[in-house]
Amino acid sequence: MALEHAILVSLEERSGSGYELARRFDKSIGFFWAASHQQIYRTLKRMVQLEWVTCTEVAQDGRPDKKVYGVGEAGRAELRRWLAEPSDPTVLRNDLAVKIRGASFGDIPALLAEIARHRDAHAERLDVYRVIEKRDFPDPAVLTGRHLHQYLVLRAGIRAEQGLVDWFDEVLEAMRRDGGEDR
Amino acid sequence: MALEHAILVSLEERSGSGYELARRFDKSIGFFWAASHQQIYRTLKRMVQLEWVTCTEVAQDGRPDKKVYGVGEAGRAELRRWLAEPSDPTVLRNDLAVKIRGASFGDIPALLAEIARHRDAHAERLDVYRVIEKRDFPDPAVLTGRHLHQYLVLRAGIRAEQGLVDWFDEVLEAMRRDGGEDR
DNA sequence: CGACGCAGTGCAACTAGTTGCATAAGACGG
DNA sequence: CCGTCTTATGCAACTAGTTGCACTGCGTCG
Repeated sequence: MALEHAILVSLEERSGSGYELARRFDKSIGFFWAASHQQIYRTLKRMVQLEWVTCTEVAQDGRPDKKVYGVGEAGRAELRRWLAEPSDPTVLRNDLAVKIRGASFGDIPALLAEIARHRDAHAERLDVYRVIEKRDFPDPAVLTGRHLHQYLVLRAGIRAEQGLVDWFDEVLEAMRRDGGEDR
Repeated sequence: MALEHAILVSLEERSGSGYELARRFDKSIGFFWAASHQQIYRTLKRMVQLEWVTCTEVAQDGRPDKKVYGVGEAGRAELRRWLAEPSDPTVLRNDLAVKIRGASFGDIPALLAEIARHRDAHAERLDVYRVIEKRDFPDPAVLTGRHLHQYLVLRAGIRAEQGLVDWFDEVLEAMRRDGGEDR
Protein backbone atom coordinates (compact mmCIF):
# COMPACT_ATOMS: atom_id res chain seq x y z
CA MET A 1 0.00 0.00 0.00
CA ALA A 2 2.47 2.60 -1.08
CA LEU A 3 0.77 3.81 -4.25
CA GLU A 4 -1.00 6.62 -2.39
CA HIS A 5 2.30 7.73 -0.95
CA ALA A 6 4.20 7.43 -4.21
CA ILE A 7 1.52 9.72 -5.67
CA LEU A 8 1.85 12.14 -2.74
CA VAL A 9 5.62 12.29 -3.19
CA SER A 10 5.24 12.99 -6.90
CA LEU A 11 2.59 15.66 -6.43
CA GLU A 12 4.66 17.32 -3.67
CA GLU A 13 7.52 17.51 -6.15
CA ARG A 14 5.16 18.96 -8.74
CA SER A 15 1.40 19.24 -9.12
CA GLY A 16 -0.09 17.61 -12.16
CA SER A 17 -2.95 15.83 -13.84
CA GLY A 18 -3.75 12.14 -13.68
CA TYR A 19 -2.42 11.83 -17.17
CA GLU A 20 0.86 13.57 -16.25
CA LEU A 21 1.21 11.34 -13.18
CA ALA A 22 0.75 8.28 -15.36
CA ARG A 23 3.52 9.56 -17.62
CA ARG A 24 5.79 10.12 -14.61
CA PHE A 25 5.10 6.57 -13.47
CA ASP A 26 5.98 5.28 -16.93
CA LYS A 27 9.28 7.15 -17.05
CA SER A 28 10.51 7.48 -13.50
CA ILE A 29 8.57 6.42 -10.43
CA GLY A 30 7.38 3.27 -12.13
CA PHE A 31 10.92 1.93 -12.03
CA PHE A 32 10.45 1.39 -8.31
CA TRP A 33 6.70 1.50 -7.91
CA ALA A 34 4.73 0.33 -10.92
CA ALA A 35 1.12 1.41 -11.40
CA SER A 36 -1.25 1.58 -14.37
CA HIS A 37 -3.10 4.75 -15.33
CA GLN A 38 -6.33 3.11 -14.23
CA GLN A 39 -5.00 2.38 -10.77
CA ILE A 40 -3.64 5.94 -10.52
CA TYR A 41 -7.01 7.48 -11.50
CA ARG A 42 -8.94 5.34 -9.07
CA THR A 43 -6.50 6.07 -6.26
CA LEU A 44 -6.58 9.81 -6.99
CA LYS A 45 -10.37 9.73 -6.69
CA ARG A 46 -10.14 8.12 -3.28
CA MET A 47 -7.42 10.56 -2.19
CA VAL A 48 -9.65 13.51 -3.12
CA GLN A 49 -12.38 12.02 -0.94
CA LEU A 50 -9.87 11.67 1.90
CA GLU A 51 -8.86 15.30 1.26
CA TRP A 52 -5.24 14.22 0.90
CA VAL A 53 -5.14 15.93 -2.50
CA THR A 54 -6.88 18.90 -4.05
CA CYS A 55 -8.38 18.81 -7.52
CA THR A 56 -8.83 21.69 -9.92
CA GLU A 57 -10.49 21.33 -13.31
CA VAL A 58 -8.63 23.23 -16.03
CA ALA A 59 -10.28 24.02 -19.35
CA GLN A 60 -8.01 23.66 -22.32
CA ASP A 61 -8.07 24.90 -25.89
CA GLY A 62 -7.88 22.25 -28.54
CA ARG A 63 -7.54 19.49 -25.98
CA PRO A 64 -9.83 17.76 -23.52
CA ASP A 65 -10.13 19.51 -20.17
CA LYS A 66 -7.87 18.20 -17.44
CA LYS A 67 -7.89 17.84 -13.68
CA VAL A 68 -4.85 19.18 -11.85
CA TYR A 69 -4.04 17.64 -8.48
CA GLY A 70 -1.99 19.05 -5.63
CA VAL A 71 -1.23 17.87 -2.11
CA GLY A 72 -3.52 19.11 0.66
CA GLU A 73 -2.54 19.63 4.28
CA ALA A 74 -4.03 16.29 5.30
CA GLY A 75 -2.04 14.65 2.54
CA ARG A 76 1.14 16.36 3.68
CA ALA A 77 0.58 15.12 7.22
CA GLU A 78 -0.21 11.62 5.99
CA LEU A 79 2.98 11.58 3.93
CA ARG A 80 5.05 12.64 6.96
CA ARG A 81 3.37 9.95 9.03
CA TRP A 82 3.99 7.24 6.41
CA LEU A 83 7.62 8.20 5.85
CA ALA A 84 8.33 7.58 9.54
CA GLU A 85 6.19 4.45 9.82
CA PRO A 86 8.04 1.14 10.14
CA SER A 87 7.29 -1.19 7.25
CA ASP A 88 7.37 -4.92 6.70
CA PRO A 89 10.15 -6.53 4.71
CA THR A 90 9.34 -6.74 1.02
CA VAL A 91 7.72 -9.97 -0.07
CA LEU A 92 9.56 -11.53 -2.98
CA ARG A 93 8.16 -13.26 -6.04
CA ASN A 94 10.53 -14.35 -8.79
CA ASP A 95 8.97 -16.59 -11.42
CA LEU A 96 12.30 -17.33 -13.09
CA ALA A 97 13.59 -18.73 -9.79
CA VAL A 98 10.51 -20.99 -9.75
CA LYS A 99 11.31 -22.08 -13.29
CA ILE A 100 14.93 -22.83 -12.48
CA ARG A 101 13.91 -24.76 -9.40
CA GLY A 102 11.62 -26.85 -11.65
CA ALA A 103 13.98 -26.98 -14.66
CA SER A 104 14.41 -30.74 -14.55
CA PHE A 105 10.68 -31.21 -15.18
CA GLY A 106 10.75 -29.30 -18.44
CA ASP A 107 12.61 -28.48 -21.63
CA ILE A 108 15.95 -27.15 -20.39
CA PRO A 109 17.21 -25.65 -23.69
CA ALA A 110 13.95 -23.70 -24.05
CA LEU A 111 14.29 -22.47 -20.47
CA LEU A 112 17.89 -21.41 -21.08
CA ALA A 113 16.79 -19.44 -24.13
CA GLU A 114 14.16 -17.72 -22.03
CA ILE A 115 16.72 -16.90 -19.32
CA ALA A 116 19.06 -15.48 -21.95
CA ARG A 117 16.21 -13.30 -23.22
CA HIS A 118 15.55 -11.96 -19.70
CA ARG A 119 19.26 -11.41 -19.18
CA ASP A 120 19.41 -9.24 -22.26
CA ALA A 121 16.31 -7.26 -21.26
CA HIS A 122 17.77 -6.53 -17.83
CA ALA A 123 21.13 -5.62 -19.35
CA GLU A 124 19.29 -3.12 -21.52
CA ARG A 125 17.50 -1.60 -18.56
CA LEU A 126 20.84 -1.41 -16.73
CA ASP A 127 22.25 0.47 -19.71
CA VAL A 128 19.34 2.92 -19.51
CA TYR A 129 20.04 3.51 -15.82
CA ARG A 130 23.76 3.98 -16.48
CA VAL A 131 23.01 6.62 -19.09
CA ILE A 132 20.70 8.44 -16.67
CA GLU A 133 23.38 8.19 -13.97
CA LYS A 134 26.05 9.71 -16.22
CA ARG A 135 23.78 12.39 -17.57
CA ASP A 136 21.99 13.51 -14.42
CA PHE A 137 24.50 12.70 -11.67
CA PRO A 138 28.01 13.13 -13.09
CA ASP A 139 29.49 14.02 -9.71
CA PRO A 140 27.69 12.08 -6.97
CA ALA A 141 30.02 13.20 -4.19
CA VAL A 142 28.62 16.74 -4.21
CA LEU A 143 24.93 15.82 -4.29
CA THR A 144 22.71 17.01 -1.45
CA GLY A 145 19.07 17.04 -0.47
CA ARG A 146 16.51 15.96 -3.03
CA HIS A 147 19.02 15.37 -5.81
CA LEU A 148 20.94 13.02 -3.55
CA HIS A 149 17.70 11.17 -2.78
CA GLN A 150 16.88 10.77 -6.46
CA TYR A 151 20.39 9.52 -7.10
CA LEU A 152 20.17 6.95 -4.30
CA VAL A 153 16.92 5.61 -5.72
CA LEU A 154 18.56 5.27 -9.13
CA ARG A 155 21.38 3.41 -7.41
CA ALA A 156 18.85 0.88 -6.10
CA GLY A 157 17.75 0.23 -9.66
CA ILE A 158 21.32 -0.08 -10.89
CA ARG A 159 22.24 -2.52 -8.13
CA ALA A 160 19.11 -4.58 -8.67
CA GLU A 161 19.63 -4.82 -12.43
CA GLN A 162 23.35 -5.59 -12.09
CA GLY A 163 22.54 -8.31 -9.54
CA LEU A 164 20.02 -9.87 -11.89
CA VAL A 165 22.36 -9.76 -14.89
CA ASP A 166 25.14 -11.34 -12.82
CA TRP A 167 22.77 -14.04 -11.60
CA PHE A 168 21.52 -14.82 -15.09
CA ASP A 169 25.14 -15.13 -16.28
CA GLU A 170 25.90 -17.51 -13.42
CA VAL A 171 22.79 -19.59 -14.19
CA LEU A 172 23.52 -19.77 -17.92
CA GLU A 173 27.16 -20.71 -17.40
CA ALA A 174 26.42 -23.38 -14.79
CA MET A 175 23.47 -24.97 -16.58
CA ARG A 176 25.27 -24.98 -19.91
CA ARG A 177 28.22 -26.66 -18.19
CA ASP A 178 25.74 -29.17 -16.78
CA GLY A 179 24.85 -30.20 -20.29
CA GLY A 180 21.64 -28.20 -20.37
CA GLU A 181 21.74 -27.67 -24.06
CA ASP A 182 22.34 -31.08 -25.42
CA ARG A 183 19.42 -32.86 -23.81
CA MET B 1 0.39 -16.25 -11.79
CA ALA B 2 3.11 -18.64 -10.85
CA LEU B 3 1.68 -19.97 -7.59
CA GLU B 4 0.06 -22.92 -9.38
CA HIS B 5 3.38 -23.76 -10.98
CA ALA B 6 5.39 -23.30 -7.80
CA ILE B 7 2.98 -25.79 -6.21
CA LEU B 8 3.37 -28.19 -9.16
CA VAL B 9 7.16 -28.03 -8.88
CA SER B 10 7.02 -28.72 -5.16
CA LEU B 11 4.58 -31.63 -5.52
CA GLU B 12 6.65 -33.13 -8.36
CA GLU B 13 9.64 -33.06 -6.02
CA ARG B 14 7.51 -34.70 -3.34
CA SER B 15 3.81 -35.29 -2.78
CA GLY B 16 2.33 -33.76 0.32
CA SER B 17 -0.60 -32.22 2.12
CA GLY B 18 -1.71 -28.61 2.00
CA TYR B 19 -0.25 -28.17 5.44
CA GLU B 20 3.13 -29.65 4.37
CA LEU B 21 3.15 -27.42 1.28
CA ALA B 22 2.56 -24.40 3.49
CA ARG B 23 5.52 -25.44 5.64
CA ARG B 24 7.70 -25.83 2.52
CA PHE B 25 6.66 -22.36 1.42
CA ASP B 26 7.58 -20.99 4.84
CA LYS B 27 11.04 -22.59 4.81
CA SER B 28 12.11 -22.83 1.20
CA ILE B 29 9.96 -21.93 -1.76
CA GLY B 30 8.58 -18.89 0.00
CA PHE B 31 11.99 -17.25 -0.26
CA PHE B 32 11.33 -16.76 -3.95
CA TRP B 33 7.57 -17.18 -4.21
CA ALA B 34 5.64 -16.17 -1.10
CA ALA B 35 2.16 -17.53 -0.45
CA SER B 36 -0.04 -17.89 2.62
CA HIS B 37 -1.57 -21.20 3.65
CA GLN B 38 -4.98 -19.83 2.70
CA GLN B 39 -3.87 -18.99 -0.83
CA ILE B 40 -2.25 -22.42 -1.16
CA TYR B 41 -5.42 -24.23 -0.01
CA ARG B 42 -7.65 -22.27 -2.35
CA THR B 43 -5.29 -22.80 -5.27
CA LEU B 44 -5.03 -26.54 -4.55
CA LYS B 45 -8.82 -26.76 -4.68
CA ARG B 46 -8.89 -25.16 -8.09
CA MET B 47 -6.03 -27.37 -9.29
CA VAL B 48 -7.95 -30.49 -8.26
CA GLN B 49 -10.90 -29.24 -10.31
CA LEU B 50 -8.55 -28.70 -13.26
CA GLU B 51 -7.20 -32.23 -12.68
CA TRP B 52 -3.67 -30.85 -12.49
CA VAL B 53 -3.28 -32.54 -9.11
CA THR B 54 -4.69 -35.66 -7.47
CA CYS B 55 -6.04 -35.64 -3.94
CA THR B 56 -6.14 -38.55 -1.51
CA GLU B 57 -7.63 -38.34 1.97
CA VAL B 58 -5.51 -40.07 4.59
CA ALA B 59 -6.91 -40.93 8.01
CA GLN B 60 -4.50 -40.34 10.86
CA ASP B 61 -4.24 -41.57 14.43
CA GLY B 62 -4.10 -38.87 17.02
CA ARG B 63 -4.17 -36.11 14.46
CA PRO B 64 -6.73 -34.64 12.12
CA ASP B 65 -7.08 -36.44 8.81
CA LYS B 66 -5.10 -34.97 5.95
CA LYS B 67 -5.35 -34.64 2.19
CA VAL B 68 -2.29 -35.73 0.22
CA TYR B 69 -1.77 -34.13 -3.17
CA GLY B 70 0.26 -35.38 -6.12
CA VAL B 71 0.76 -34.14 -9.67
CA GLY B 72 -1.54 -35.58 -12.33
CA GLU B 73 -0.69 -36.04 -15.99
CA ALA B 74 -2.50 -32.83 -16.94
CA GLY B 75 -0.51 -31.02 -14.28
CA ARG B 76 2.74 -32.47 -15.53
CA ALA B 77 1.90 -31.29 -19.07
CA GLU B 78 0.88 -27.85 -17.80
CA LEU B 79 4.15 -27.54 -15.89
CA ARG B 80 6.17 -28.44 -19.00
CA ARG B 81 4.18 -25.90 -20.99
CA TRP B 82 4.69 -23.15 -18.41
CA LEU B 83 8.40 -23.79 -18.01
CA ALA B 84 8.90 -23.10 -21.72
CA GLU B 85 6.48 -20.17 -21.90
CA PRO B 86 8.05 -16.72 -22.30
CA SER B 87 7.23 -14.46 -19.35
CA ASP B 88 6.99 -10.74 -18.78
CA PRO B 89 9.72 -8.90 -16.92
CA THR B 90 9.10 -8.76 -13.21
CA VAL B 91 7.24 -5.66 -12.04
CA LEU B 92 9.09 -3.95 -9.23
CA ARG B 93 7.69 -2.33 -6.09
CA ASN B 94 10.08 -1.05 -3.45
CA ASP B 95 8.47 1.05 -0.75
CA LEU B 96 11.80 2.08 0.76
CA ALA B 97 12.82 3.58 -2.58
CA VAL B 98 9.57 5.57 -2.49
CA LYS B 99 10.45 6.72 1.01
CA ILE B 100 13.94 7.76 0.03
CA ARG B 101 12.60 9.60 -2.98
CA GLY B 102 10.27 11.51 -0.62
CA ALA B 103 12.73 11.82 2.26
CA SER B 104 12.85 15.61 2.14
CA PHE B 105 9.13 15.77 2.94
CA GLY B 106 9.51 13.88 6.20
CA ASP B 107 11.59 13.22 9.29
CA ILE B 108 14.97 12.19 7.91
CA PRO B 109 16.50 10.81 11.14
CA ALA B 110 13.43 8.58 11.64
CA LEU B 111 13.72 7.38 8.06
CA LEU B 112 17.41 6.63 8.49
CA ALA B 113 16.63 4.60 11.59
CA GLU B 114 14.06 2.64 9.60
CA ILE B 115 16.55 2.04 6.79
CA ALA B 116 19.12 0.82 9.30
CA ARG B 117 16.53 -1.59 10.70
CA HIS B 118 15.81 -2.99 7.21
CA ARG B 119 19.54 -3.21 6.54
CA ASP B 120 19.99 -5.37 9.60
CA ALA B 121 17.04 -7.58 8.73
CA HIS B 122 18.38 -8.21 5.24
CA ALA B 123 21.88 -8.83 6.60
CA GLU B 124 20.35 -11.49 8.86
CA ARG B 125 18.57 -13.15 5.98
CA LEU B 126 21.82 -13.05 3.98
CA ASP B 127 23.53 -14.81 6.91
CA VAL B 128 20.83 -17.50 6.84
CA TYR B 129 21.39 -18.03 3.12
CA ARG B 130 25.19 -18.19 3.59
CA VAL B 131 24.76 -20.87 6.24
CA ILE B 132 22.49 -22.88 3.92
CA GLU B 133 25.02 -22.42 1.09
CA LYS B 134 27.92 -23.71 3.20
CA ARG B 135 25.93 -26.58 4.66
CA ASP B 136 24.08 -27.84 1.60
CA PHE B 137 26.40 -26.84 -1.26
CA PRO B 138 30.00 -26.97 0.01
CA ASP B 139 31.39 -27.74 -3.47
CA PRO B 140 29.28 -25.96 -6.08
CA ALA B 141 31.58 -26.89 -8.98
CA VAL B 142 30.49 -30.53 -8.88
CA LEU B 143 26.73 -29.92 -8.67
CA THR B 144 24.51 -31.31 -11.39
CA GLY B 145 20.83 -31.65 -12.20
CA ARG B 146 18.32 -30.80 -9.54
CA HIS B 147 20.89 -29.99 -6.87
CA LEU B 148 22.50 -27.48 -9.20
CA HIS B 149 19.08 -25.90 -9.83
CA GLN B 150 18.40 -25.55 -6.11
CA TYR B 151 21.81 -24.02 -5.62
CA LEU B 152 21.27 -21.48 -8.41
CA VAL B 153 17.98 -20.41 -6.84
CA LEU B 154 19.74 -19.92 -3.53
CA ARG B 155 22.33 -17.84 -5.36
CA ALA B 156 19.52 -15.52 -6.54
CA GLY B 157 18.54 -14.95 -2.95
CA ILE B 158 22.13 -14.35 -1.88
CA ARG B 159 22.73 -11.85 -4.66
CA ALA B 160 19.46 -10.06 -3.99
CA GLU B 161 20.13 -9.78 -0.26
CA GLN B 162 23.75 -8.71 -0.76
CA GLY B 163 22.60 -6.06 -3.26
CA LEU B 164 20.06 -4.72 -0.79
CA VAL B 165 22.55 -4.61 2.10
CA ASP B 166 25.09 -2.81 -0.10
CA TRP B 167 22.44 -0.33 -1.20
CA PHE B 168 21.31 0.35 2.34
CA ASP B 169 24.93 0.98 3.35
CA GLU B 170 25.34 3.40 0.47
CA VAL B 171 22.11 5.19 1.41
CA LEU B 172 23.01 5.46 5.09
CA GLU B 173 26.52 6.70 4.39
CA ALA B 174 25.43 9.28 1.84
CA MET B 175 22.45 10.62 3.76
CA ARG B 176 24.41 10.81 7.01
CA ARG B 177 27.13 12.72 5.16
CA ASP B 178 24.36 15.00 3.87
CA GLY B 179 23.57 15.95 7.43
CA GLY B 180 20.53 13.69 7.67
CA GLU B 181 20.84 13.19 11.36
CA ASP B 182 21.19 16.66 12.70
CA ARG B 183 18.06 18.12 11.18
C1' DC C 1 -12.07 10.38 -44.70
C1' DG C 2 -10.43 6.83 -41.82
C1' DA C 3 -6.80 5.08 -38.95
C1' DC C 4 -3.51 6.11 -35.66
C1' DG C 5 -1.19 8.64 -32.06
C1' DC C 6 -1.10 12.09 -28.44
C1' DA C 7 -3.56 14.42 -24.79
C1' DG C 8 -7.25 13.61 -21.61
C1' DT C 9 -10.67 10.78 -18.33
C1' DG C 10 -12.78 6.68 -16.22
C1' DC C 11 -16.15 2.17 -15.79
C1' DA C 12 -16.64 -2.72 -14.93
C1' DA C 13 -15.31 -7.17 -14.38
C1' DC C 14 -11.82 -9.79 -13.28
C1' DT C 15 -7.43 -12.07 -10.80
C1' DA C 16 -4.04 -12.18 -7.06
C1' DG C 17 -3.16 -11.65 -2.46
C1' DT C 18 -4.44 -10.69 2.60
C1' DT C 19 -6.74 -10.78 6.88
C1' DG C 20 -9.35 -12.60 10.33
C1' DC C 21 -11.55 -16.08 11.88
C1' DA C 22 -13.31 -20.79 12.52
C1' DT C 23 -13.09 -25.73 13.25
C1' DA C 24 -10.89 -30.26 15.25
C1' DA C 25 -7.45 -33.57 17.68
C1' DG C 26 -3.70 -34.15 20.70
C1' DA C 27 0.38 -32.83 23.78
C1' DC C 28 2.22 -30.21 27.39
C1' DG C 29 2.89 -27.19 31.22
C1' DG C 30 1.33 -24.37 34.91
C1' DC D 1 -8.46 -28.05 33.73
C1' DC D 2 -7.16 -24.28 30.86
C1' DG D 3 -4.22 -21.97 27.68
C1' DT D 4 -0.92 -22.58 24.19
C1' DC D 5 1.23 -24.99 20.61
C1' DT D 6 1.42 -28.28 16.70
C1' DT D 7 -1.00 -30.68 13.19
C1' DA D 8 -4.77 -30.25 10.04
C1' DT D 9 -8.46 -27.77 6.92
C1' DG D 10 -11.04 -23.90 4.95
C1' DC D 11 -14.80 -19.71 4.71
C1' DA D 12 -15.73 -14.88 3.87
C1' DA D 13 -14.79 -10.36 3.25
C1' DC D 14 -11.59 -7.45 2.00
C1' DT D 15 -7.53 -4.81 -0.68
C1' DA D 16 -4.31 -4.42 -4.57
C1' DG D 17 -3.60 -4.89 -9.20
C1' DT D 18 -5.00 -5.96 -14.19
C1' DT D 19 -7.49 -6.07 -18.35
C1' DG D 20 -10.37 -4.45 -21.68
C1' DC D 21 -12.92 -1.20 -23.12
C1' DA D 22 -15.11 3.32 -23.75
C1' DC D 23 -15.31 8.14 -24.40
C1' DT D 24 -13.49 13.10 -26.11
C1' DG D 25 -10.58 16.49 -28.93
C1' DC D 26 -7.00 17.36 -32.18
C1' DG D 27 -3.21 16.53 -35.60
C1' DT D 28 -1.09 13.78 -39.14
C1' DC D 29 -0.72 10.67 -42.83
C1' DG D 30 -1.97 7.65 -46.54
